[in-house]
Amino acid sequence: MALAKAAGKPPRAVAELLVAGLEHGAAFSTPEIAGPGFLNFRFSEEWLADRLSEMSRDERLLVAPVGSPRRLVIDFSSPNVAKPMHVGHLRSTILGDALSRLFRFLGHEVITDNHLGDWGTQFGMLLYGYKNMRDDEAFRLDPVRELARLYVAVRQQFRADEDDDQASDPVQDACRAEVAKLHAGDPENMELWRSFMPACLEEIDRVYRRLDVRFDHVLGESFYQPMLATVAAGLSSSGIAEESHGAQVVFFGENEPPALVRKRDGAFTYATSDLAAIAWRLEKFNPTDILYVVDSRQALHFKQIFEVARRWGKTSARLTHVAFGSVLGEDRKPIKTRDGKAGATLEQLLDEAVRLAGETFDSHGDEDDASIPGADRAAIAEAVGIGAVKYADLSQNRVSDYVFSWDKMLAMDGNTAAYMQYAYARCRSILRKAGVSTESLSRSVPKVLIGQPAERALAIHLLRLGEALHAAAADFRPHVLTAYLWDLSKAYSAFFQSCPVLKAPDPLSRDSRLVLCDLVSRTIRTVLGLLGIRVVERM
RNA sequence: GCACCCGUAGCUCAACUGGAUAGAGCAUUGGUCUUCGGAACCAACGGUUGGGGGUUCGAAUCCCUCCGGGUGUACCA
Repeated sequence: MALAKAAGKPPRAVAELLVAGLEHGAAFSTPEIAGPGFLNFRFSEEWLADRLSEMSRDERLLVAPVGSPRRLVIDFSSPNVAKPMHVGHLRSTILGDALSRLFRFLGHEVITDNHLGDWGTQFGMLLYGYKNMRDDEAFRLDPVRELARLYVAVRQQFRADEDDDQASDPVQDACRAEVAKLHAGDPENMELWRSFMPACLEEIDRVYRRLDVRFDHVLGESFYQPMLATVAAGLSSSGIAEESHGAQVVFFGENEPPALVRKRDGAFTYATSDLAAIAWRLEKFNPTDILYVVDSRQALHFKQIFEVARRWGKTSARLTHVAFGSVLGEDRKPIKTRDGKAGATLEQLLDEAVRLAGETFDSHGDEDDASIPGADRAAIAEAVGIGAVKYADLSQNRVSDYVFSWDKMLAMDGNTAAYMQYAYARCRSILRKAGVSTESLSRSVPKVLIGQPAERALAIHLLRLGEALHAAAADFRPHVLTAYLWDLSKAYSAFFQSCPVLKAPDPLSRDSRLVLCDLVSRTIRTVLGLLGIRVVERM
């Protein structure tokens, strides 16, 4: 129909010409013209069967690595390490990790970098709190906990109305002064900063291990700090930045607010350190792309620094802000953690998810097999609980706000991780009982037969894996993958319902259906794996 | 004020970026049921895609304009 526009002919007439001129082999029957000019092809059973045999032998499930790999730096998670991680860090971490896995699988080169907030105002609060309110014994026993307490305690001493930016706040001023001293290289504050860091890093690492998230680099703001003066000087000497009201700023269009490179008090801003990071990454990695998996409230910031980078001549990589919506509470209001009363840390949240998954397992789980030891039960609860948290987030279009809901997240019905994991476990159970494995099947793949409609629907869906992966990667949208999984598992359920495998009418269709089960299980495991979610053999 | 994002079934969300009769899950109602794993399956109900104009073979999608929500907006990061 797009052709019709160019050719200036009615779509159906173009379709008829196409059909008449089309040579087709054994892959599909003569296409039918439908509706305003659609062409409907019908794959032949033989062709589908051949593709599935091929897929069965292929470790990559017929998804070829891309011909021209890109090199992507993916900047995600980036928590402020001065306080424990909370739900707000979840989306960036989970989305960024899933995108990293996806691009790697497609054959791209991926460099993950966690741009920690380890040099900002919040450290001023820790320094101030440590100097004025610390509990030495508590700090010795559990430095992370004590630092977290200090953060909240300092925060509570700030004036209530932060909208009133005219009035100066003595505590806030003191915190700023501590940061300024740190940035100026004050020995005492530098030493304290160094002593805080190991505990802060250990704290976030524990969460990353549990989430199964890894970074190639962890280069926080402090890493770029020595480069900032040079960056700022360069921007001024090239005329990109100018002085205004005592600060160094970059101006944009009439209606656009300026970007601050250097504040009136001489301190640099995060725009400066982000620019330093761009320059450094271009030089160090020479990437084709830099992705910033950061929530949409930063949209203006990224628009500005991307524009500055362009003027600055840093144009060798495509810079993309992969934005996502805020995490909202069940009251549909943003979850606030600044006041410290938000309570749940990310770790407590994960504990709760795992606990609830364990409860469900105990009441619904594989009871005819009481031989599953406690350690395995714990591992299952962990995989299902963490998977539920990740999947709930990833299955939603990233641009919309995300309503955090225990009920939705841990529901074991519908489009959830547990449902996929369950479909996987069912496949595996059948294969186990049949005494076959992926290895034995792919050594000599039994002939695949596509007789039943449910088999046909399942076959077609399996063969669309590559399409789903590329669609998800093209727009950085993992929810395309969850949608694919959901459709696949529904097709599998229909197949499972109408096509007995172990009790198949004859050995040939039994073997064929075992191949389908194996392919479904491998596809689910692969795609869940790309989302950072584990499968379990039983649940 | 200005800028960006969003508005789709009662609720939470999709719709392959302009294609066929706008689809799923919850919820509700009815059914399947001696489980190759019931954490299952099948079906029904539910819509003027916020309103109104426009562009064309064709619009949830693109343009204009209202209405309603969210976010950001010079010294936090």
